[in-house]
Amino acid sequence: MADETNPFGEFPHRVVDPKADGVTRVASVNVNGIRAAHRKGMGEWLAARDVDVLALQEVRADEAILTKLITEMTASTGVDWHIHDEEAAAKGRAGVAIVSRSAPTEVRAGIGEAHLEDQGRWVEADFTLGDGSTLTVASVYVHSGEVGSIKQDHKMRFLEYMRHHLPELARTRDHVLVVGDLNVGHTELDIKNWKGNVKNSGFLPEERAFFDGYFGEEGGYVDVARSLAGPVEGPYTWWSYRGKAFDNDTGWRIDYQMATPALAALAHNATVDRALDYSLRWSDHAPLVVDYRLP
DNA sequence: TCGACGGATCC
DNA sequence: GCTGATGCGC
DNA sequence: GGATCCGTCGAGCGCATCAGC
Repeated sequence: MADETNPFGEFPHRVVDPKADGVTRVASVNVNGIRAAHRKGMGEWLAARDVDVLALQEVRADEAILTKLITEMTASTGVDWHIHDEEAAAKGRAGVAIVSRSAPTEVRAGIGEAHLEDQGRWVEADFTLGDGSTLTVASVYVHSGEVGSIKQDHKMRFLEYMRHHLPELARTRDHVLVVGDLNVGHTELDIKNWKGNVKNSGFLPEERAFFDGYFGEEGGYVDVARSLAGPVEGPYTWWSYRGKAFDNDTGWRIDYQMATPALAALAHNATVDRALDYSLRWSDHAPLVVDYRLP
């Protein structure tokens, strides 16, 4: 039944293929406050999903709280997970993290640019793969933005930063995976109600143009979920809490996994873990989960 | 931000 | 401590 | 006069802070 509206199926409604041997599973999710997400059932999802790398956005809690909740939610794995976050200067706002089974060799939090510091919007971690090559994973939370507000300027500056930082990353390591809530729908396939949002932040022509660049010749990245899903509507990853957006699947595909081409070629099984119904949601975003056959 | 609502427009 | 009101940002 | 488009007004959550008790 889910297949008409969501080619990736639904969680936990859909029977999910067990993870194959030698596969690395990467999940990106905006939790909209990890305390609330934990309270509403995130732990059950995490325990069932068998992820290897978990990229979080909108943690909205300090490192002590994050560590405590992640430790609790992963207790059944019997593994000491590695947790690295960037908190926002403003308490209870934004915040990104990378949670991984294996230890990163290096972690960089934040971005070294004026006006973009201490916002809890960027953390990246390097991993060494089995063949000795390096993989950098970034968990990113782009501003929501608001037309006519200073927040839109900050968003555009952040997108501009990505425009040159993404190619820089790709140039300096073997594989790069940038995931997160990018708060922009790239094409008309990515927003159910795109016509009503062409003048709103999230689907502005100037925002979408940046994504043309990220996924075009200059950027060189692959939109992994779009690549695997093909040219279909959605699959959406965010639905407004207001109205009947979730029930009607009036959503936006604003959460991405962007991979360098060689890495994207190893991706399969992209899934949006859309909750079965409104009451089972533990965030206004759904996790975007992709399996990679890493070397 | 969605969805309901008016009012304008264009075949 | 706890509750509810208010403000802010999605 | 049905379909479409364009303004308007109603709509939910999470967390911080503070007031009151």
